[in-house]
Amino acid sequence: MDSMIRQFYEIPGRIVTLKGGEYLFHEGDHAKYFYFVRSGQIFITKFAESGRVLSLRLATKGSIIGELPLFEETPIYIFNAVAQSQSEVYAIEFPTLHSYLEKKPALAINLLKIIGMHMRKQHSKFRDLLLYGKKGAIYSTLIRFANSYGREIDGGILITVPLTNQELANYSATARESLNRMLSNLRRQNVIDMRDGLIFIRDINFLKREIQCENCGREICNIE
Amino acid sequence: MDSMIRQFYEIPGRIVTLKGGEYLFHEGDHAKYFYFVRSGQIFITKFAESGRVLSLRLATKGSIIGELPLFEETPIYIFNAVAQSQSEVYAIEFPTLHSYLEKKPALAINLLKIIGMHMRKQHSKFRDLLLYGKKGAIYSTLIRFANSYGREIDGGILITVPLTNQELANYSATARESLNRMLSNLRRQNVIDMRDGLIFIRDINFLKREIQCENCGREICNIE
DNA sequence: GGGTGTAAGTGATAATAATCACACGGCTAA
DNA sequence: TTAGCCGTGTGATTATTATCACTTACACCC
Repeated sequence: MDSMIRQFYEIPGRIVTLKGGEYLFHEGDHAKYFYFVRSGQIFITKFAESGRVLSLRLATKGSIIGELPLFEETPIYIFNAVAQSQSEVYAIEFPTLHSYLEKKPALAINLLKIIGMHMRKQHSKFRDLLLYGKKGAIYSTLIRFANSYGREIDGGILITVPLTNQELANYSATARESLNRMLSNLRRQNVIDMRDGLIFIRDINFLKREIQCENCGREICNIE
Repeated sequence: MDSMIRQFYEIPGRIVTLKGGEYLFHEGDHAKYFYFVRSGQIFITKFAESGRVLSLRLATKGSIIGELPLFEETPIYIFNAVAQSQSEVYAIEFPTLHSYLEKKPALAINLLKIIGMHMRKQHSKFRDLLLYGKKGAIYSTLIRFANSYGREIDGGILITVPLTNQELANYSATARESLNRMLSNLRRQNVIDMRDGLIFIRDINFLKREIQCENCGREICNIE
């Protein structure tokens, strides 16, 4: 994936630095830039009127952000992008990107590949959620975080991103309490464990079995 | 959207005719062709081990089909495509499409626009489903069918595609009985009605209000 | 050390949705 | 004409998930 991004560096743009908690943009903002992440992590979220928050991605190095309004007549961001930790993104103005896409078919094809990949991620998430309820949503979220931010140690996988119960619940559109109970159960079953506030997955295959994981590969089954 | 498709006609391909109920491809098949629909309607579905069926789209004139495996190393269709009624599609081999995309940036950009649109549709569906449960799923499905296949008559909207309860349930990943009860309630509240086996929506704004519809427009909020 | 704030954990209850079981009506083919 | 099939409709029950109301744990600050 990283090789796909390299091409975007040839396009004039500027580097933006964000502190943890700082917003890159809010949903509803007029959209002017296409971004990709150089370092750090960026939460992609959506607010619901009720005050609930839906988390969609946690973008990391090599991820693109803000591509959806690219071809809209009145481009508006439909999500929020907020830095989880100190982050750096590369910002390219839409008109600049347009002109490069028109000149360089290879670039357009690259973008097609990336967006196609996103589409597949989205579909696989959709499936997990619709066919296996909240259990599907939560287990799938854990597996995706493990694929994106997991470090293999002691025969298990440590998710190296600190996540509160509420944050995890937002990724699976679940009530915090429900998520908490699910995690407690998994802990009781020795499937997961906590290590210094991080989630340690002992038996990822248990999670995969339960949601009839199609083993679609880390390129698809991730949270980026 | 139709104007976006016109360009694909310049690419060599062949016309495939399907009878109602005939499969264009099955999930798991080796993928060789990119298609777009010339006439008729094509169901896009996915099977679950349990025997459940998840319906994703009902493609119609101008819709593209089978674009997801386009850039995969070992292209496999991940959905089924089955004709709802007599249909005609235009089939372009992947390598042919690749070479045209490389030569014609405008074509690549067009495809980007179309796939970007699909992504937005998918996101809006996701939102409806995750934030408003089965009610969200069902009302959203009705609104999308109305936008794609609705004919305005008598101050309401007639969905011109015949759909069984089971088929509708598949679009919202709901049990047939649950869907049936929801429709019965809507009928009791005079929101919908049946006319010769077709669904007639009297008060689409009721449905929109209930799921806090963001009025994203027919380009996004449809089932194609 | 005590106060404050935030996150985790949990019981009780309510709301939502699935499942099971079966009745009914319309259509069709023998 | 009748049996069989398919889709619809509905009651009863169970399973799943959200909500409310609290307690506990822990970090941080003055």
